[in-house]
Amino acid sequence: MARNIHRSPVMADVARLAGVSHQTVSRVLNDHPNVRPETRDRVIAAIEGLGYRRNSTARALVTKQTNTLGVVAFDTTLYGPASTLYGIERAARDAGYFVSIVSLRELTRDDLAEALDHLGRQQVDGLVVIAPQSAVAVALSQMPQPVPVVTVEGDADVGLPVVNVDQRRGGVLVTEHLLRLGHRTVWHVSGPQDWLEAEGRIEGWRETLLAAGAPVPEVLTGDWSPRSGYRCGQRLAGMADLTAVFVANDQMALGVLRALDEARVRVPDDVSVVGFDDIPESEFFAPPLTTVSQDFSEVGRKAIELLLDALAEEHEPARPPGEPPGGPAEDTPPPPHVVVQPHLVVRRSSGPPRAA
Amino acid sequence: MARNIHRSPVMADVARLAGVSHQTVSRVLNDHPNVRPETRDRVIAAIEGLGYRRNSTARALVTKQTNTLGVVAFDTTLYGPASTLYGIERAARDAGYFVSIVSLRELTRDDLAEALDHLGRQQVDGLVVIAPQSAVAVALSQMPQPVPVVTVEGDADVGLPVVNVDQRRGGVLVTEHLLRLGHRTVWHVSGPQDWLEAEGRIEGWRETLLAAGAPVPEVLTGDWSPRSGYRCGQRLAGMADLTAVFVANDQMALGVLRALDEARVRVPDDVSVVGFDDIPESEFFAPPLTTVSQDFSEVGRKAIELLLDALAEEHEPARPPGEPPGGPAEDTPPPPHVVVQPHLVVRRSSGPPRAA
DNA sequence: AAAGCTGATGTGAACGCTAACAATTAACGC
DNA sequence: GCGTTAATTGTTAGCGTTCACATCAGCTTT
Repeated sequence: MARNIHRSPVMADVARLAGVSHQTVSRVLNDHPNVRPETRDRVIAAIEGLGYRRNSTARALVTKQTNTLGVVAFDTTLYGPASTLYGIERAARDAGYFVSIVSLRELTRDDLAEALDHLGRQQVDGLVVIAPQSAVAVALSQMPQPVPVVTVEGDADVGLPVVNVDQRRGGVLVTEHLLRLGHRTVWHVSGPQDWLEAEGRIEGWRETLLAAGAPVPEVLTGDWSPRSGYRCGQRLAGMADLTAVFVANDQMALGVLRALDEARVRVPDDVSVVGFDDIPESEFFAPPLTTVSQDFSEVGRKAIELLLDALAEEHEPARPPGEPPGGPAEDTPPPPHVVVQPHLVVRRSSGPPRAA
Repeated sequence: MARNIHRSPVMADVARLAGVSHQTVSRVLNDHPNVRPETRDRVIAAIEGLGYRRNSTARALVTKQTNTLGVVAFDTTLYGPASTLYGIERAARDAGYFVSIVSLRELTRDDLAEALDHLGRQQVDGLVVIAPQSAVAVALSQMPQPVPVVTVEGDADVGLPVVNVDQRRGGVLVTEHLLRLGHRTVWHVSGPQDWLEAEGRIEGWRETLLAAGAPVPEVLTGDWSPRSGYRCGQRLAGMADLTAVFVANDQMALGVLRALDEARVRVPDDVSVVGFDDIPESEFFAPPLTTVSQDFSEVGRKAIELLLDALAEEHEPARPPGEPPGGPAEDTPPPPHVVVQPHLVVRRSSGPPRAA
């Protein structure tokens, strides 16, 4: 009686069919040299005949590599994180890795610790953490890291490899654009101040104003949501000398546009509005939004690139021979920091001030 | 010399420290009964003392369960899929599962096959496939399924468990809303016709019009993007008798609003516009958009619920005793089909027609 | 022609865990 | 008091790979 009819084939089955040992099958599978072509063909035929697929669990047990990368993300319903995640997933899969994801409910130390614990249980080979708050990056750096970690939009000063978009530069681009159009100064609706992205955009904006000798207005702070933008917009609508606003993301910019519209302030005739992110919708706002475009997929790709580098380094330590391990403190190179440049997309929401 | 200083502890280490056998450690870890409380405490102390963590790979090898669920998604940069994914991830993690994700580049049979192959290699215990096109659902149903599968937004007639939002009902809600406001008929900008969601919304819309004896205008077809909505909006702006439009998603609705605005058609005074999805932005469109809200997280949760049920069933087949396995064709229950109800969110983009 | 090498293959152990069974002890009933 | 049973623990054997090493032919080398 063939009672094993439903058991999926293992290496030994393939070996038997091909008339070789299981080890030879393993050699074929792992592209070892020193297998006679004829034997190789026979093994491959047996593999295909049986529909054999290597058991990755058993393999992981002995190689101690799961071929899985963990990704810790936050609020993946937003366009930016979602795009970054997509870029990461794609690059990782192209490199032959599985991607295990954990979305943080909240950007807290506990949630982060839980996420790392979860992925740790799964024995991921490496980790990408989207850490947009300085506190998160710091917390991360203080946790034990049994595997290589790359952060995205994280804090470069925290001692971990980082990939991020040059937020400061984005702020500069926007502010210069508006000043060049003839505006005396530019107001700013920022994201939450503990977010690194918000901070960078503020910096770029402030520096540019200062460099131009323009007055630096008080910063209005939102929380990235359209609603918070709307509230800030209502406050802005009451300002007499307002001619230009830089809003830290497109969603809030939408809220600002709405508030200005309700207050009968015309954009761009009365006030210029510039956003940040270039979400697919922003081209169709009323009016189409001038904004800053970030290549999120590129960020994801770079993050995986860095992680794979770290993984490779882990396996060939490349320690200079004769150097006793753990000996004199070699000057280890600083962790890599990849910066992706954003660019300005000019649309109709920005123009010269009315009474120039 | 302690040469193993960096080797992470295994069960045997814990056993040695606690003065028991490794099997007893295993029993403690798996909450087996019949372990003396005192022994249990000693083991737990040893585990904590050593910082021991069970090796999930070794465990998976023997239990043949990876505790990982695979998710196949498409275009996760969109709000809907991203939210669904989030719901899935959250529910799966709460249930103690890891989540491995694959985003399809394209909605093709080949891409799907590759994704399933990828996840198959990883030996996932179960699969959630977001299959918004009928063709995808069909292709999926024809592929070998070594593990339980649940589809989301898939085709209920294809023989696989499904969780979806009642799109038809959504179309009905919108159309009834507009007719009740006094519109003679309602135009429709649909999604791509091979998408099940697009189809369901069209159906609900058409049925409602027919039931009310209202004329059924030609359907304009978009591709979910704001740009396609804009193009359709331009065409609509030229229609003389237009008073109401149902747009199949909020992004396209934004495009329609933009086109109407450019054509000096006022919303809702001249034309009412209703969307679908209730993305966070839609409340701040000009004007705020009446739309249909779908509980994507609920969809994700339900999908995992179904999958876990299937997984549990797999292990306790619950076959009536005396019934020979593979014997007479028992009338297997139809695959479960969970439907989540959407609801209408009325905002300012819809109102009574001008010349009522 | 003996020794040495190289290429091709096989054998046994190990990875760290759980399942099945065996063994030991304590408790119980008549 | 002794078999019977239940509770607790240990022993052994895998799970399906890869790694380290052994083997064995067929060549070269001197």
